[in-house]
Amino acid sequence: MTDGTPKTVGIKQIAAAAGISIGTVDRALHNRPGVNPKTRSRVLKIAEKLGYRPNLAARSLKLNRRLRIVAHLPRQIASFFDPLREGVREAAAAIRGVTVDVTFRTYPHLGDGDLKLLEEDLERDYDGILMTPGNPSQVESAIRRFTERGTAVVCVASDAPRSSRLASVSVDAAISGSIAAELLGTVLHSEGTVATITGDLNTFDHGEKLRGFAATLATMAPHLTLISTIETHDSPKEAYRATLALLKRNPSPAGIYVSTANSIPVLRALEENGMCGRVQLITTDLFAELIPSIESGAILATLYQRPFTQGKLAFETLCRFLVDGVQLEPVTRLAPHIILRSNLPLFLERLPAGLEMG
Amino acid sequence: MTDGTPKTVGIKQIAAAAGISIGTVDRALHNRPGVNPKTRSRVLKIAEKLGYRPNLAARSLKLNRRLRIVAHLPRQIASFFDPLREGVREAAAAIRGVTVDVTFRTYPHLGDGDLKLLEEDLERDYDGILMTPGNPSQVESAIRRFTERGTAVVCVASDAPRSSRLASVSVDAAISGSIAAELLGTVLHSEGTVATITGDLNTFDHGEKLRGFAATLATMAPHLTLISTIETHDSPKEAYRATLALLKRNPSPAGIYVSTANSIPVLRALEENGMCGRVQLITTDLFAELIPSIESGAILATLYQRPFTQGKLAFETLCRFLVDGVQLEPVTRLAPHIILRSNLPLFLERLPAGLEMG
DNA sequence: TTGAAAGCGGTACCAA
DNA sequence: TTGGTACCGCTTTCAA
Repeated sequence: MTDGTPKTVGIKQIAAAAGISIGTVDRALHNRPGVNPKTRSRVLKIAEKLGYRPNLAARSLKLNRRLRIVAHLPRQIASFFDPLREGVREAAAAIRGVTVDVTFRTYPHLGDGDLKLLEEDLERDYDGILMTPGNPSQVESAIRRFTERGTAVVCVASDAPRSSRLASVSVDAAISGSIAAELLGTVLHSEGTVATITGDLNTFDHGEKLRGFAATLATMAPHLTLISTIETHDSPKEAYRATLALLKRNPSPAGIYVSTANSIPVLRALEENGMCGRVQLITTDLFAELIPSIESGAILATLYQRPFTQGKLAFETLCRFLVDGVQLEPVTRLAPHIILRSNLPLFLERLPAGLEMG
Repeated sequence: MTDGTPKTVGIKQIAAAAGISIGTVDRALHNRPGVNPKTRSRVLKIAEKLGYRPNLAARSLKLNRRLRIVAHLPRQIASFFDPLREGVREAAAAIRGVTVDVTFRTYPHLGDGDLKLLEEDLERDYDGILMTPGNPSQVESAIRRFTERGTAVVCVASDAPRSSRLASVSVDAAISGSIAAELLGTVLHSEGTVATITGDLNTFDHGEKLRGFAATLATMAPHLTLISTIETHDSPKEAYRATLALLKRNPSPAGIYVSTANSIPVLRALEENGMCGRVQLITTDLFAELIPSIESGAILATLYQRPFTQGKLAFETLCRFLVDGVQLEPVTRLAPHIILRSNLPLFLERLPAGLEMG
């Protein structure tokens, strides 16, 4: 029961045990050329026996790697991408033992200026890039050129599945849609109609949500009929008008699923028609203007896409690869949080500044 | 627009700029005694101007800190504490620049053997300890003795709020209860009765869940009446018998909230009475035996307490303090995941081995 | 109050 | 195929 001298084992100890020099030990451990196979296997065995763990601080001091990472993210929608950037920053601050420079590059919208910005940074020789692919087919060639230059690409918030990206982190869109359908199906007991309001069905994410919604509605809520799928192209005005038009055509839908963050105009249109509380509403993401409607019950639930966590995970995945060569899960599909009235308080803390002070 | 030579700034550069030696720079930067105040302020200004960032790899190599951390966790309930340990392991593996030894100490149950084990490790001079406080009042004095010795204590899965622990990570128990009440209130439209089945109301976590449940039921679901609160002390047999007794007293409750992982016997009792699907059931946590009941709809929702994430966060909080002296949020209250049929697939991947292979 | 120098544990280069 | 050694940036000791 005496203490087994948990002394630290380094290449020096291995060298001493093998009666050779540390140079040879290093070569053997790393499969470098020019080592007698017998020596190598002997070294490996001793290292194993002694429980050798390389001192990562020493290694990174010597190698003195300096990782240059750039994050290409849109400015809009700020309530989503600001916390995502925050997550990247926090993960970057927590990194030990490697110096990581993170540069943020911002363009107005998905699909608006992103390609040009990518073009510019192609020359800059970054070690890694985080990006949100807008139009997958256009972005694919850009991604390929980065990876061919040796820049690792991680997609965040949306994916470009057929590209050469190293990994992707996003919320599972199809399941987001499924959850919305299940919730409506569970809450609404009698037959009725439901509608969805989305951005642009060409966007992978939006299409997936609708597919998940429709599929689950069919299986888990056959008493509900999907009557309308409105595309609003992220325009508040369009969303407002479309909602009014919807109510004209169908005076009392039982439920509406808004699958983008563009839900405020929908709420307004419903309110003005006295429909709040009479139609079950499922929205997407969380931002200040949404809070009162959740608290009042006007919104049954909002599906929170956890931008902060997405940013953090994407950065960690990228760094883990660049630093250790470890390739984590290539595809991470986060579960969206279902925010109701009761658990809303837990999510307010991470909202952009000012809110928690009120 | 020329590149601003982003050369690395170290104490050497500062020393050169100030025309002094690196020794003095170090003393100035760290407020060590024996530095001319004028020299110090000059050094600080230069460091600031040059944007000095200490090379953490070099620092930890020199200091050669070896953090010793021990995790005291119960074996039961394995479906919860095994993934929690896994989260600790993963976070430990991701640490760079410091050598961290993690030891796991396991005892049968909360409140069964935990104090004795703590006693033993009090002598061992750990830098930090992760633990799940069972009976808070008993554990408080143990925690105090650890912190007095300079061992940082982080509570995970449950809290000892009045102790001297550095931080705590757990799910928000009161809000878990609230969610259960809100879900039942939303799904059940007509008047009816609901019951809760818990472990032991003396356990902080269990009491909080019930309080949250009752409070939210009163405000958000006044049409539902809480008729019964059963304590099962984590015993399957007791849970089974109590459920049968409940059904005898009240043949058709509208909903039941099981606030611990001890839900399988409840399900069995319900099934044997043909009540599955006729009573809305909310359970806690996720494990293999629960899956079929979620898929079949026998369970409306289960509130997943994210053990893996809890372990990871707790470890990160502890390390961040020990390594950088940074004290993160002292109290982290995680939002439980609401698992329904539709989003269940997303949570199966992290379940203990074997499941994802089927 | 300050300077000079010895390492911490690896990696990589040059010489043998 | 191997040995020897300089060096990464920082902390710390000893000397001035």
